[in-house]
Amino acid sequence: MERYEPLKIEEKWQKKWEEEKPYKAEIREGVPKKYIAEMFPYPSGAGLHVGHVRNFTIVDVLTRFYEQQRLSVLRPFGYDTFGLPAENYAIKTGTAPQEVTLTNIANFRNQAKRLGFAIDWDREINTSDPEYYKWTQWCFLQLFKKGLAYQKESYQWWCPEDQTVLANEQVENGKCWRCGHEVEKKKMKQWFFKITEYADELLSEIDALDWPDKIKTMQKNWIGKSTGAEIEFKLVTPSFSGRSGEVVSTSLNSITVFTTRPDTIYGATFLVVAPEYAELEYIVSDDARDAVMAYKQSALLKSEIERQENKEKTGVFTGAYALNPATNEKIPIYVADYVLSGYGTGAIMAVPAYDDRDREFAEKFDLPIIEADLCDFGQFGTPKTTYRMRDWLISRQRYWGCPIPIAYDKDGNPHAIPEEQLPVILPDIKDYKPDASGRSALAKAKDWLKVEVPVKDPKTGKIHMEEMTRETDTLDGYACSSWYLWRYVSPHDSEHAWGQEEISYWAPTDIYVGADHAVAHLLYIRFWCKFFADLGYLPFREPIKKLIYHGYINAPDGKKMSKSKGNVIDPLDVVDEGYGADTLRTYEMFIGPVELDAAWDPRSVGGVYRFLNRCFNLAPSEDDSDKTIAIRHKTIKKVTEDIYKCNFNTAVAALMEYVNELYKVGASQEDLVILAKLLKPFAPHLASEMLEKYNSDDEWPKWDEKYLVSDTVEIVVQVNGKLRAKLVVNSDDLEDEDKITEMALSDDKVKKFTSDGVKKTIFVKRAKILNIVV
RNA sequence: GGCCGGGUGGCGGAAUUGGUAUACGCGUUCGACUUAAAAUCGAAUGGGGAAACCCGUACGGGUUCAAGUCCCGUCCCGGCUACCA
Repeated sequence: MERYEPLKIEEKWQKKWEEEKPYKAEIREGVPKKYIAEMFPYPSGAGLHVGHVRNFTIVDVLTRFYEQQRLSVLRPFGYDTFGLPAENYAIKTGTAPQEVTLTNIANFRNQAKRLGFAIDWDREINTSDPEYYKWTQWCFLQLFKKGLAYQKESYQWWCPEDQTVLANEQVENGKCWRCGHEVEKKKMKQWFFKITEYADELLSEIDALDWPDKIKTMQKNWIGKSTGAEIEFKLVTPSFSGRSGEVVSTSLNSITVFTTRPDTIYGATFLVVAPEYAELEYIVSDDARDAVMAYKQSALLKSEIERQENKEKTGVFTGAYALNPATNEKIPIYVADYVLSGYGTGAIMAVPAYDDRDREFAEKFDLPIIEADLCDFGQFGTPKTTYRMRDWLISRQRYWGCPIPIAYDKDGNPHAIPEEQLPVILPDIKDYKPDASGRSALAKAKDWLKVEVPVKDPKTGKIHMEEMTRETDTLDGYACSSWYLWRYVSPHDSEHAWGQEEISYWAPTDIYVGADHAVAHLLYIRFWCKFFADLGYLPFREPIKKLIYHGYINAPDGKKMSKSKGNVIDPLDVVDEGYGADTLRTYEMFIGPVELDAAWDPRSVGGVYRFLNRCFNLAPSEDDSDKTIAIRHKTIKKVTEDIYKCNFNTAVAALMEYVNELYKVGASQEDLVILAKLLKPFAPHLASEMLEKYNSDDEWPKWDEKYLVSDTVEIVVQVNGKLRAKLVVNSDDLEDEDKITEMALSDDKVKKFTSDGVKKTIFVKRAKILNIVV
C-alpha cells in the first residue's frame, strides 16, 4: 500500500498553488465577500515561530472554509518592518536595515509558503518600502491639514537606552517596552495625533463590536471616561491673614480643578496640584518657593518605578491659599506627586472624608477632615467629561522609521511637504546611532535635510519656493500599521492610498486575527478609520467586524519560549522531521481552545500525525454507503458549526471521531470525499491529494437534518436524578410519555429503586430523559 | 487595591447552556502481528469495591424532579490595570 509521505505531497501541491494562484482575490460583483487577515508579522531574523503558525493557520482555516463555500475571499499577507530590532542590528553590525529587512522578508515568505497558506501573494506589502510609506506620509498630511497632527512641548517618556521618546502605551511598568530600561520624563517638543478628538466615538462604539469582551473592556478602561465637573477656586494672596474674600491681582487668580464628585465640595479642605502644574510658580509664596521647586525637581527626576513603588504620600505646602466657593473657607494649596499633570486639569480639590488618597495625605500633613453633607454643586462648577486617554505621541528620534513629511522654515514653523514630493525617502546613511541631542541619526544626513518648499505669501498671494530644513524625527511604527488593512485592497495603486472601488467591495475587514496589541494598534486603527471616514475616504466607521484574539503557545514546560531558555520549538523543524505542514497546522488547531494559551506537547503532535495517516490510509469498501450516512451528516454539521464558532479543537475532534467510525464500519467513497472536504481547511495538502484521487472538487458539503434523526432513540431513566437504566424505543414513542413511563417502571433495575412507590415522574422529550421521583 | 477570566481523570481538554460528567487526543496496561523492536491494528482505562452499589467537576451551604452549569459564602490560580480625583 502507498505510504503517507507528507513532504512529497506538500511539495507537489505547493508547487501547483505557486503556479496556478488559486487564491488570487478578485472582485466578483454579486458574490458575498470575506476579507480575512492576521495582524501582519514583524519579520525577525529568527524566522517563523509556532505562534505565527497558530495565527496564520486560524486565518487559513477560515479562508479555505469560506473559499470552499465559494465566497469571494481576500486573504493578503504583509510585513511590518520599521522598528527598533532592525535598527539596533544595524548599529551593531553596520548592515543597512533595508538589507536586513529584505533578507528577513524572503525568509518569512519562504517559510510561509512551506505551510501551504491560501494567500494571495500578489498583494504582499512591506511598510518600509517607499511605495508603501509614501501613503503613510500622505495619511500623516491629511491629519496635519485637519489639525489632528500637531506639535506640543511637554514632559514625555524618554528611554535613555534607546534614546527616543515613547508613547504612553509603550511604557510598561515604568520601563521601555523594547529594551526594558527605566524610562524618564523629559521636556521636549513632539508630534502628536489628536486621538482624543474621537474619544467619545471610540468608546461608544465598542459595545457593538464582535470582539472578545476582554479586549473591549481593556479599550474602555484605556479611554477611561469620567463625568464630573470643573470647579474654579479663587486664589487668596499668600500674605493674606484673616479677612476672607481678598484675591491676588497677578495674572493667575484662580485654580480650576476637575472632580467626579462635585457634590462633596463642602468637604474639600485643601487643593493639590501636580509637580508639573504649568502655573505652579505663580501660585507659590516667596517663603515656600525654594522648598516647592526642590520638590518639583525631585519629582521630575524620580523614575516612574520609584513613583509607583513608593505609594507613601509626599508633598509640600505652596504657602498659598484658595477659597472654597461652597464654604467660603480659606484652604491651603499643596503640591504633591499623587496628582497627575496629564489628567483633568492637573489640580484637584481634596476631600479627605470621601477619598482614600486625600485622607491619607490629610492624615500625614495634619489637614482637616470634614464629614460634610453632599450638595447640588450646580452653582459652583460646570459639568465636564474627562478621558484618561491622552493624545498619541508619534514622533521618534530614530532612523529606521517612516520620515515625517514636514519641513521647518527659518522661524521654526512646520510646513507640510507637498503631496507631489512624496515619498520623502529615508536616506541611506552610515551611522545609525542616535545620541542624546534628542534628534535622530537623520540629522547627520546634511544634504537630505535641505528642501525647497512652496510657500504662499500672505500679502500678495503669490507662491514662491523657500529653502527649509526637514523634520528629522520618524513616525512611530504604529502609524504604518494604522491603515495597512486598506492598502491590501489595492496594494499597487500608485495614485491612491487605496482604491475606492476596491475598498467599498472588500472592506471593512470581516475577521482579524491576532494575539497582541489589545489596546494600542486596535485603538489606533479604529481612530484612523473614523478620521478617514470623516474625510470621505472610507465608507465605514469601524475597520474590523470580528476580532479573534488567540492565546500564545508556550514551551512543553509551560514557560514562554525563549532563545535564552533554549526551549524554542521551530515550526519548520517539525515539518522537516517528517511530520509535514499538515500535521503542524492541524495540531495547532487541535491544541486547545483558540483563546487560551497552550503548552506544546510533542507527543500530541504524533497523535495528530497518526490521525492524518489514518485519513490517508482509509480505502473505500464496496459496501453501500447508507450505513455511515448518519455520522457523515452529523460530522458535516459539527465541523461546519464549529468553524463558524472558531471551535477548531472540537472540529478536529469530530473529524477524528468520524475516521474512527469509518475504520469500524467501513467507508464509502462518498465518506472519503466528504472527509477530505472537511479536512481541507486544516490539512490542505493531504485533502487536495485525496480529492484528486477521487476526482472531486472541494466544495463545502451540506448536511441534511433528516439523516440526523434515527429510527430508535435512547431514553435515559433516572430515579431521583440518578441514572438507573437506558431504554431503546422507537422514535415515534417519544410522543407517548405514558408508554415510556410504563416501560421504565417495569424495568428490573428501575423496580429495585421504586419499591416504596413513585411520587411523580418528569419526562423531558428534548433531553430524552425520564426522571422518577420516589 | 480595582476590574475581568478560570479551578473537570495521570495530562491537554469535551459537555447541545439546567438534563447520561470526562467526547477527542496524549499517557498507561493488555492482546494481535514480528525472531525481536519500531510502526500498525484491536481492547481496557475517574476513584473505591468480588459484586450489588457507593463516591466523584477547588471547598462549604442553597435553589431544583435534576447542578460542572444558577444563587450565597470561602480558598486558590491567571490576565489586565494601577494614586486617572
